[in-house]
Amino acid sequence: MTDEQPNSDAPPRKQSREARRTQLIEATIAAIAVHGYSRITLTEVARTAGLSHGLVNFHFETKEKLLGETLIYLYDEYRQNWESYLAAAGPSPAAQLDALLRADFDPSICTQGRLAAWCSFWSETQGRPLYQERCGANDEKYNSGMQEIVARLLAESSYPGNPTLVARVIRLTSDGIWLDMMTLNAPYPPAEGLATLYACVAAFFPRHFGESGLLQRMKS
Amino acid sequence: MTDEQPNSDAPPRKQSREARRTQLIEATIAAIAVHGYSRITLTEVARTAGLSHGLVNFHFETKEKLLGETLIYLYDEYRQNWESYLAAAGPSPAAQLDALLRADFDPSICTQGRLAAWCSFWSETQGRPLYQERCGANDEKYNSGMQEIVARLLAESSYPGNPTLVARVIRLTSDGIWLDMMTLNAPYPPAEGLATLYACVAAFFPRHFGESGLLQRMKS
Amino acid sequence: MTDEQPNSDAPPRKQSREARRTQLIEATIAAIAVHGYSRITLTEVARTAGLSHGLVNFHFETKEKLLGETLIYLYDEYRQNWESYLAAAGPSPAAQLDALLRADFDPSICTQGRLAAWCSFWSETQGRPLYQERCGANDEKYNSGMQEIVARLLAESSYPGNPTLVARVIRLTSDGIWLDMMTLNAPYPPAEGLATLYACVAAFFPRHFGESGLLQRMKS
Amino acid sequence: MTDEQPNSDAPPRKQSREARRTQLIEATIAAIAVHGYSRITLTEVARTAGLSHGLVNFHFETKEKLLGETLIYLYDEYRQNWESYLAAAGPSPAAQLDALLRADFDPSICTQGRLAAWCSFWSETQGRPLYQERCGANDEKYNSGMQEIVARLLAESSYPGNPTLVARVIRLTSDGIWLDMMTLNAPYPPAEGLATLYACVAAFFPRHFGESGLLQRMKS
DNA sequence: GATGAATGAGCCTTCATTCAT
DNA sequence: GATGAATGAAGGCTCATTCAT
Repeated sequence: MTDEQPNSDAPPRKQSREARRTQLIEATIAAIAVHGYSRITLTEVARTAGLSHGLVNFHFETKEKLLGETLIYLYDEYRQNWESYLAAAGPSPAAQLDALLRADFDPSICTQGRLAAWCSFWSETQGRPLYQERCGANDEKYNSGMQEIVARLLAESSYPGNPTLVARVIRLTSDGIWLDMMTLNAPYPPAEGLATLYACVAAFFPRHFGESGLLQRMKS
Repeated sequence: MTDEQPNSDAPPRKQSREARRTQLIEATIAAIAVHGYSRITLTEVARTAGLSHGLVNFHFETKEKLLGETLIYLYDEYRQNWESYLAAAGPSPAAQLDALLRADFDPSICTQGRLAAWCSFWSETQGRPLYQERCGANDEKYNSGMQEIVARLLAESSYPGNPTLVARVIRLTSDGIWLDMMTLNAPYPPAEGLATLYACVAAFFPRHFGESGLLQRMKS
Repeated sequence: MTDEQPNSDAPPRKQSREARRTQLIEATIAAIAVHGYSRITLTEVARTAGLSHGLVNFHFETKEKLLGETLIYLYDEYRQNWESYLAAAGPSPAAQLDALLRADFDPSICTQGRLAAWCSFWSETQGRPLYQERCGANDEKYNSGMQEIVARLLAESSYPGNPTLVARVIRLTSDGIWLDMMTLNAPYPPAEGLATLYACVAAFFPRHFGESGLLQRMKS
Repeated sequence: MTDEQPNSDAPPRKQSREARRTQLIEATIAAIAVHGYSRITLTEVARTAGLSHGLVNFHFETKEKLLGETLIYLYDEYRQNWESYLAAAGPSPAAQLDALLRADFDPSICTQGRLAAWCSFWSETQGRPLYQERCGANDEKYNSGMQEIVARLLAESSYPGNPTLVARVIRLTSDGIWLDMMTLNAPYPPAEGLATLYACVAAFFPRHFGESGLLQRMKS
């Protein structure tokens, strides 16, 4: 993940501050993926990063701060992903909704390890100040964006649904599929996850979506 | 929960084995609701129960066994609730689905403390052997029951959906609402949760459900 | 070990004080044989005896007293054994020494379980006040008896040994064989133990002992 | 044991890994000498070493590993002692046997504290996997060495003894004297212990040994 | 007499944090 | 910057002892 100085065999004695922090955060994510949020230790993180125990505290002062910054890091990555999907989607609400749905299944996000870390983090952090403080605003942004798209789509459709409730159902289904993929003993493949999600939106917007995705129409 | 001698102010020195175990399990649930699954300590459980530390180990031997039995206790309570709802629903698939949906919002289940404990337990236990061992079979039963009801309902409807996917969307929405009620900073009231759930099923079965619930038809 | 009242299937509700104490002491010996002196618990003793936990304290007040009385019990058994051997030996010092040697290999003493308990007890108790207080005097008696016999035997022999040292060598060899039988991975059989002991005394008293035991002489 | 900076009164905050481990092992030996093997606690060991509780686990991970390494340490010390005695003894079997006997009474080994620790360790560890695993092979080496020397000596003598039994008697006597010195209320001095040992071997090899030791012969 | 629930002290172990080098 | 030894608080567990029934 980091490639640097000429002297390559020994661990680089000096690293830019940011590179070290990123290295430690990535190690934290990896450790969470393996052991779960509440079981990781600083020793484990340091060993995963191939660094010394004390360095963790040097860079992050406390364990809680490390975890907090890891959460932000993970969350930013997530947000940037759906924002870029959204930006690429154009003005059509159907295309925008489709973009949001597909964003969560992007290969860079929907990785084994990433997923494990993210879900573990999410489930053990939800409802605690740490999470609300840092991700509450982002969630809000995601949710209101989703809701606005849904409202526009409902206006286009004949479906007489409440935008708040419909947007919520879509969000819950999307989140739930991620949880399923992590917690089920024999999880279904991502493709089936996406199909499930489309089954949900197709029920609300049958003119725009089918179980296999966004319907391509001649004239919109 | 305890009924005994006139000298009532002091905690009774002796209790039947079962009563004490139940008392400790209830204290465990309360402690989980407050601190979360991975943060509770035996000391905390004992203090919540107003008993000594050693007594917990006397009755449950290890912390893990205590948590395991608590999980079973909680899960049995949950299962008995939806089973009795289902039993009262009669043969119609729409009524049966409605029963399953309303079951999760029964006042005896959908309590502040109960909800907190259950969600914390559920989210931190899912995917671990402990959970699969004890609740996997029950979950299976719930899911297959749900799926069968949905299949019958789809057959009655004109809706061309995949029963597996549709049943999954409904389950994820239902579970997600519980999580919302626990983890959101400003959660919506249970009534709105139920409305959300009906918004979901109404999308799939508009002839049977509306956003306010099961549609009463002339002739069934 | 004890068989009593008419009502035979239920554990006899009332036992004579002494019978209960003996029952508990025997259970203690058995538990020590299995787990070792420093690992036994009162719960284990009670379970071995088939009695309730609290009864142990009722009869012995503290664990230490139970162990102390068990030591006395075991020691008395041991002492009575060699005393009866000695009494049966007649006046000849060679026969008396032979009696002392054979006494330790009497089947009633040299049992698997007895041996285990005795050695475990002995090795973890030696040098502590508990042991010296209760068994010191007996040991003294045994040792001085042995020494006196050896002295008479040396007087009969041409061997110019110091009775104290010779008696000590015999005692150490005898004790050591017991330890060997307990601690060796592949211990030799009791018969070889006895042969070893005779090899020892034969070295000191070749006219009286051979490696197979006391030499029977025409005229003594 | 530690030699360092001018600021000498405070315990040095940092020590080389090996030095600390040795310091903790020595503290363990001291604690065993005082309290006995099965009674020591890590707290006691730490206090004896003047260090904190947690440091013990930092260096040895578990109590059992600490005891295991202490056993090895003690045993190596013991083995090196008799091996160096043996190496200095020359080829004569009588001199070699004499070396083995005297080795156990070397002042560096036969110390008050050392003796106490060793005997406590030995008597409570014998027959347990821990001991057999680590010292079984060494014991074997010692015993077979002793037996071979005895066999050669018997060949030289007119004494018709079984080498296995004779070597065993000598070993038991030697071990027993150590136990005596530890467990007796009024133990005899080491010199008398050695005399006892010589009384034993003199009985088997009167031409080579007297009660005061190896007989110096004109021509060998 | 007898039972077993209840208590609490003490142990081993883990681990975030500190700090000398 | 970086290391890893050192500390100490806290948790789970064991178990002798007490005591209501």
